[in-house]
Order: sequence, then structure tokens, then C-alpha cells
Amino acid sequence: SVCCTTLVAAHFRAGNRGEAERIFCLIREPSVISWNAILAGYGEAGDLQAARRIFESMRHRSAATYNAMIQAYVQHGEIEQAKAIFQTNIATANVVTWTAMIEAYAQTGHLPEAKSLFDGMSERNVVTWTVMLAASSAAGDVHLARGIFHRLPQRNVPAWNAVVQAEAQYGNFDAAEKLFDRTPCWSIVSWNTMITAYGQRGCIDQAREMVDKMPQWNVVSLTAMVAAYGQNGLVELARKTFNWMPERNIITIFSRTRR
RNA sequence: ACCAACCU
Repeated sequence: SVCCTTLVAAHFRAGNRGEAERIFCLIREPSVISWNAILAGYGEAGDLQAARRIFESMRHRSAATYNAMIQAYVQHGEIEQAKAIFQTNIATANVVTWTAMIEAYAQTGHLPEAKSLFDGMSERNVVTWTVMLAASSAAGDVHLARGIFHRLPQRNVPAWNAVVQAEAQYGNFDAAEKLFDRTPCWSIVSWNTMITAYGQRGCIDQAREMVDKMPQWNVVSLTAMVAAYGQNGLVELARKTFNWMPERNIITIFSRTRR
């Protein structure tokens, strides 16, 4: 049943709900962990009713149970429901729960509330810090983003990306560029952030240089490049790039052959 | 074995 639980989680992750359910039914007496796996799976699949039904039927719940339910609501924009679960079960909340609620507030444009949750936490981990930083950046609060970045105990790539984005959005391109250069290792998101930044600034050549230098592209990279051309009046190049994109809606990551 | 973070 330990293996079955792993399989249930794996099938949900791969989008095979039917197969996950079939395997779950083979478990004689599902443990809290098995129930959590199917609850989280329904949440991920967007079936909030099914998730809630499982949640209600569970006699014994763990912190992960509440977290999976809250996360399901947050991810599908049901913030009030998430808050209700959070508030009635504050005692079982752990660092994952609090971090999910920070995201919930940030997603709905309530950065100050997100910040007060963050400030009120007795324990924070890398994800907590990164979520708070990304939220400040997305909300355009460069001062908060800088403050968080400087207080960060461990700086991971998403944190660097978020602070680069915050500076670029604020119009501080030199700072963004310097931070990008200081990023210890670049992810595709790091490169995409810079393509967008250069495009906004009208630096087509530099945007193009990023595209040429990066090891692989995804739809975001090429969409950013199309936007960079478009915003700067290079309609023909924008059209050519767009037409050249292999998959326009799917998040296919494809490698390019190095020259 | 189950639950959370930047890419759409």
C-alpha cells in the first residue's frame, strides 16, 4: 500500500485520474497518507468537490490533509474557502500552510496581508521567503522585494529571478542586468526575464543576444521575443518569429542545436 | 509512501 500510494500520486501528477482511482481502490484500508494522496490529486485535477468530499469523509487528518485542501482552493482561486479552512484549523497549520496562505493573499492583490502573515510566522523556510519575494516582485513593490532579497538566508535561483524582475519592472535596468550577471546559475526563467526586460527597454539586439545565448527555449522565451519585436515596431520580425514557433500554446520545451 | 514556490 506504500507503493500504491506512490503510484496514486504519480498517476495524478501525470494526469491519469482514472488509473490513480483504480489503484486507490486496490488499497484495503487506506491510511491518512493514502487519503491525502487522493485528496491532493483531485485538487490538482481541479475537482474541488471530489477533494472536499474526501476531506469531509476523513476521520483522521494530518497537517498535509489541511494543506492539500487549502492548496487546492488557492490554486483554483477559491480564496475564501481556503481562508475558512485555515482559520478553523490554525492549530494544525505548519510552515507549508502559512506559505500557501501568503500566496493566497498575494494572488488576490492583498500584499500587505501577505506581508503580515509572513511577519507573524515563527518559522520560515526557503519556500516561504521565495514566495514572499516573488509576491512583492509581482505586485511591483521593488522596495519590499529588495528588502526580502537582502534578508534571505539562502538565495536560490527563483529568488534571483524575482529580484531581477522587480528591478526591471521598476525601470532599473542596470540593477537588473547586474543582478542577472551575479545569478550563480541561470534557469530558463532567468533568461526569459531578461528577454522581457530588454524588450521593454527597446534593446532588441540584447534581447536577441539572450535568445542566442540560452541553452534552450520554451514558449515564454519566444513569446517574449515576439513581444520585444512587436513593441518596437519590428512587425515583420515579430510575425516571422511567431510563425516559426513550433507549438504556440503548449509548454513544450525543445532544445536547439548549438552552432 | 502523502501536501507548498518563479513560466503564462
